[in-house]
Amino acid sequence: MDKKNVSMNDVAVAAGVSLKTVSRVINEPDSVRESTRDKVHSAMEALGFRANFAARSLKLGRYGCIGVVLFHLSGGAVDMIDGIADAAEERGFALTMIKKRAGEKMTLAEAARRMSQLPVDGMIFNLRQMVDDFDTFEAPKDLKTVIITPMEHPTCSTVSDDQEGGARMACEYFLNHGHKNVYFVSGKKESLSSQCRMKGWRAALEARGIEPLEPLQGDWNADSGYAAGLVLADKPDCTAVLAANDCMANGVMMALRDKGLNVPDDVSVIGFDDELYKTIPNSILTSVKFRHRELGVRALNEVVAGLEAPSSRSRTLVSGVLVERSSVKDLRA
Amino acid sequence: MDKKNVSMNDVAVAAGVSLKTVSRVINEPDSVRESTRDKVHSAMEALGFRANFAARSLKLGRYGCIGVVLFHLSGGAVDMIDGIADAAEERGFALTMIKKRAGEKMTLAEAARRMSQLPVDGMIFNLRQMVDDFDTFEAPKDLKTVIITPMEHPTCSTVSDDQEGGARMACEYFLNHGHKNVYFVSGKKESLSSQCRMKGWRAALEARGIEPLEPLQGDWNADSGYAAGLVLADKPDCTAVLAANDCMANGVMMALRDKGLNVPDDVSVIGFDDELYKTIPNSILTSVKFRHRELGVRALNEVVAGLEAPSSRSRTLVSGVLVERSSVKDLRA
DNA sequence: TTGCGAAATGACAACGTTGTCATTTCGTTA
DNA sequence: TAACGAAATGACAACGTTGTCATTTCGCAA
Repeated sequence: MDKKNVSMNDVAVAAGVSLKTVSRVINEPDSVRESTRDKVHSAMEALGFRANFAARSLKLGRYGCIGVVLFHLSGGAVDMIDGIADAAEERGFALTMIKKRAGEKMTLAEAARRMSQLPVDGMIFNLRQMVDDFDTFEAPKDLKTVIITPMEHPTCSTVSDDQEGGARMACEYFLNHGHKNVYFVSGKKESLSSQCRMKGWRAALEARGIEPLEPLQGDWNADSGYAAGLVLADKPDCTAVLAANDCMANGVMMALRDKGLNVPDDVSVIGFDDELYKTIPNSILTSVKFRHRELGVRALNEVVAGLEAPSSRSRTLVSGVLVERSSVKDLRA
Repeated sequence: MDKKNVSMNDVAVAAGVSLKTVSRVINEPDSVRESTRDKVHSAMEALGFRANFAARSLKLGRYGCIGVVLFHLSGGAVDMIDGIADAAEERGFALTMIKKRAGEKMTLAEAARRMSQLPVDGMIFNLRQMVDDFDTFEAPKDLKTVIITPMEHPTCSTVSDDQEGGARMACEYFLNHGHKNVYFVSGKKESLSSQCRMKGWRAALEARGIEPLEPLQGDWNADSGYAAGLVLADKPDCTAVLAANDCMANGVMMALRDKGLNVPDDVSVIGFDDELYKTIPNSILTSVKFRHRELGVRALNEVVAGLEAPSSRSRTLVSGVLVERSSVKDLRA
């Protein structure tokens, strides 16, 4: 009664054929006569045979799995994982996942070493904060490695939202609508997204010879945006505010309203991520939206491409989109 | 120059010891003399040896991986995955993940078959909508299976938030504060969470002999909550609204405000998920919060436990918490 | 030095597949 | 019917580990 796992050999015996024929039924069905194939199939059915992953990969020298290392699990990460998983599914790969534990410190090298003991043909690192060995890290030569991060890496391929470009886009949108300068409310200091968005904001202004105003420090949540909004409401020169995410943008707007100012008539606001409409009815907030899903898809495709034809380092930027609503006033009229 | 992968045999030769000794250095270091161990370690270092997962698992008959099938990837899923991943990490397991593609229809049986060809010792299904073969599905006997779902399953262990209990809790909270009846705004029809929350709401009322009022249909987003709020604002008997999530609750509150009604003075509101504070400054919304992370942890632990000591079916409910703010008025005064 | 038990090491098979190459069977034509 | 080439099948080794059991080496006491 205590059956061990059913092997191809068991199936072969039951079907009255050789081991190799069973193997063929699985891998190259056309090369075996239909009658034989049927016998084998029934035997497999009857015994409940399922191919052994370990033996198969050992022989083939590959796993059909892509490793994913999550250094950080944030909101946008869901969509990214979704993209990775869908793209993997489509190309016949499964995902092998490990995650940095909260509090624990994990370097790229550690992650790579851990991964290389697992069933993976290539790997993706999701890295949204700086890590100690970023610049010195070298990926194992036999494991195509792609890093999802806004930073450029000396040897590995990277994929990223074009956060900087998105911020620039939003900023130029303000300027093109006649605003003379733009205030910026940042996210958490250690977040690379926040840093990049700030960089893009600054770059867009400087490109037009405008001296950027002192940025306000936020922490992604609405309350910090509200605090910033209270400060901004008192600045007579404040006509445009770029907040590093929609929650803070909403905080800013609420503060302005509470101070008797109207958006967009008195002050214009743009946020990031375009998610306010989920929470606020009839949301008017114009927002820069990134295609996180696409990000995941690109990362996975890059890994798989590197598997088939060992490729050199590449850098992929996925552009953002400005979702226009009515929170920006045109001052040129 | 074209080195193949380094095997334990290569290391053995380089270190001048036997294959088995290298194996021992890895698996039972104490059983080998220190001097030998050092030789082997240097050889491993020099050659860049990394143990072959396939061969190892083939021999051991286990993988050290838990499969995760994502049928649906929603907001709360991030935290749940986070919990699963952390718990896995802690117990020395990695995760193998596959995902139902959008549009594709996947049954439990298909998912199980797919998983059983992958490197997994057990598996977790994340199932938040009904699936065709739910009741008839039987898990492979050699693969401990846990389903994360509010439904009870005839043969598999399940883990779930106590959504029904959470809704009951919120409802009773209203009643205990002197409200005579409670309106309900539901989420998407096909969502099991929404169904369970509605069930709990109804149960709590009926338990007190109160005839539940006709529920309002929403779709999780704020706009649908707003629409519901407009309707509710016209009902003179409406003193308490339970919305199936915070976004809709916010929509309801905004509609009430736009109709000149005050929360909580005129109408009290409770939501679910406790996430409004991220988006709304100084949020006053009382909300039922579920511990999604804990959910993941429990699911993983259940699987691992079933690995070590094949256990029978179990049902785990993770209770919710009512996060009290000021959106509920006490009518008893 | 010799002998002894314990500790350390090694030789070899086995895990369940797939690749290589040899063998058998089939369908066709002479 | 015989002969032939193509199609179908089979025998066996190999992938890189770990378990079993035999062998060698070591430390210590006689």
